[in-house]
Amino acid sequence: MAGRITIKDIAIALNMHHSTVSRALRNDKRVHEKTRKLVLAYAEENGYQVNMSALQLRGSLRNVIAVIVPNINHNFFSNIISLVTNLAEERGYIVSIFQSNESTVREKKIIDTVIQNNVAGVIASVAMNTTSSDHFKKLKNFHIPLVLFDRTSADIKVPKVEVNNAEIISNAVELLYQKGCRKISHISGPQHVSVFKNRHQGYLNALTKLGLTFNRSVFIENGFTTNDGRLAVDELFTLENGPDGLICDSNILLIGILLALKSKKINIPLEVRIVAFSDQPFIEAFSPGLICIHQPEELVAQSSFNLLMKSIENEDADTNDNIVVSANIIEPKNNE
Amino acid sequence: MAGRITIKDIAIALNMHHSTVSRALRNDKRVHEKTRKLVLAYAEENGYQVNMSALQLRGSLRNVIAVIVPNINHNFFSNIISLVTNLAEERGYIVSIFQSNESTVREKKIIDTVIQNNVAGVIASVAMNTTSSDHFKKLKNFHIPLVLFDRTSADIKVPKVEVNNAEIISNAVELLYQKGCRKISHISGPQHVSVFKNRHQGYLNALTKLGLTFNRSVFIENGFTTNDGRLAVDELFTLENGPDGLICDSNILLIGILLALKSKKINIPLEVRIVAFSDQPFIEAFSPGLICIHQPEELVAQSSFNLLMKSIENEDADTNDNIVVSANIIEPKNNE
DNA sequence: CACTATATTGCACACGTGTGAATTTTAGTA
DNA sequence: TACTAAAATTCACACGTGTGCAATATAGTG
Repeated sequence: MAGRITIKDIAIALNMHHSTVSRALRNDKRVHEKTRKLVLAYAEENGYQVNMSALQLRGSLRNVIAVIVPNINHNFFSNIISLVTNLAEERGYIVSIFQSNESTVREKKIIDTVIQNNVAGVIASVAMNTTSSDHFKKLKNFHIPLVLFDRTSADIKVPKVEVNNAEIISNAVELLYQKGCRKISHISGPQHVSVFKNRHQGYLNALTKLGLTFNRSVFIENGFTTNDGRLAVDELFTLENGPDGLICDSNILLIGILLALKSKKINIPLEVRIVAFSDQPFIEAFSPGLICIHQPEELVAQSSFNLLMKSIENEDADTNDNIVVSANIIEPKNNE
Repeated sequence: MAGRITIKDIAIALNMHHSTVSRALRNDKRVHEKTRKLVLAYAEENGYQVNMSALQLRGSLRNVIAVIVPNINHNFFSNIISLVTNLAEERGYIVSIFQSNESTVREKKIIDTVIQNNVAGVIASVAMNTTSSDHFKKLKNFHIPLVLFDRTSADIKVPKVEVNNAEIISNAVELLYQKGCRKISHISGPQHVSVFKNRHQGYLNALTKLGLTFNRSVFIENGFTTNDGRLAVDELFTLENGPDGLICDSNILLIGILLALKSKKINIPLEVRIVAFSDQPFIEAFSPGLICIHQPEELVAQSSFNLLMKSIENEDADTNDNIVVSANIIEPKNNE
């Protein structure tokens, strides 16, 4: 009734050895049907629950998957965590989440923690701060499989899942061009971060292809805020010839941008067309004239999880797996 | 280099007993300064990491806090998880998250899992499906402290953190009244769920107080969808006298509601004023004329965590702690 | 040197579980 | 009944760690 009941307790109560109890609970054929039922009944009756710590210590089981993200409080990441959690639970895994808060120091501590807790595997998206991935390499020494998604790192050989960032931004620029834009700006993040680097590369590629020379960009360096969005608009639109097309990599910035444009009375999409990411349900539905890039979160989650399972089941699995999933562009339906 | 190094490995390498190594690592005064440094150096050199499973098995440590929510993919909950995770990490705890997906069956399985994993404590918000809280009571048998937040349960005595739902909705109704609304509707959820019940009670209280008789409500029963929002509008506005005030408990429904009103060309706020919850950054910023209720997520997270810590540190802590945090109403600044 | 006090280390066990090997019990056959 | 094969159970140990207690080494004192 009170406290935790163990197989030893059951053994004593039923006057048998705990190893018999253990086998009975695991449905080993070597235990008599009668005693098996006896044990199961007693266990059920007294609410026996196996002690995972003991199992893990014995090495017979590792049932925790760690997910490390820069910030849970971000729709893209929370969606992925939600999806991964469901997949993991189906397979009997528990998900422990960790947020680096974009800090490498924190990321290192997290790595130590997951090693100490002997997790079965790690799915991670790296912090903006992070430039070296040495701490991630540590996991290999402890035979803990790692899969990187979204924000990956070039200098570590592990399975990765990425969005076709360069391509989709390139397509977005072309779409803006088709709609008449000739002065297209890109508001992005730190260029040492894979995601932002690739997107900007796609942006530049498209400009070259289209023969455009207007290529004003703003790179926000530390932690995106709404106000950064406002400042970016100030920077881009004070000049006599502001952009007529704008691609924004962050939705937090976007809020500031939209507010700033509103107060400057710059019309969307007549005076400037905007491309944003649709990781918030409201954007698609209500921002009139906004062109949205939808990232396939389900695919990212599913692929990351599958790759991790593959690595867990076979330690020598191909570490060069690099899955690229395709985003797609959603044009506004309503008032155009 | 390869695999996991244990204190026994260190002991053998340094030709001493593993208990000495153990003490050295824990800075026990009973070990010679020289050997202590020797051990620490070797441990550092070879990347020793303590095995938490062993610690947990010994009973000397429990470092995992479980957070159970209906759905991570929901700003209110992901915000709280994010906040709780930060608080927990500061105190050396790991957070494992579980989502019931609004299913009691799943919730029961989750409870078993957290018991098996011998977590230090549980912070939970109950699934919509759930009517009996027997499975939560199970935790008590295993001396695992539980704190409920937001969606609580009346028939279990544990510390709880709730938002002043009745009061804030009552205030919202009064505000609508002041602004001229006389036909106010409430779109809510299942009435066996504490949150929705309290909100509706607050709604009814205000109507009574104000002497209003128009009290048309819609209760969405299972899993809110955008389309449910559309249907609710159809139901409320087909009649010749539709509401001139609308309080909506769910932002997923809200999307459908706003879209439906738009297609019906019903103007907000001229023809109908809407009160929503501001758990998405975009709502406050861009839905013109929307009155927003802001829930103090930081306070909910902080209070829940504090109550859990209190219960962990003192098993006989007051289980009647019932913290009620106050939401506040944000009126639109712009076009009114 | 001898004796005691103290500092340092080693020993043995416990936590809960699972498993190979040894042992006991049961069933089967002559 | 006596012997053998098979079935069922027990034994002993391992996983990694920490801790009370015993054992040893060192230092201090006369």
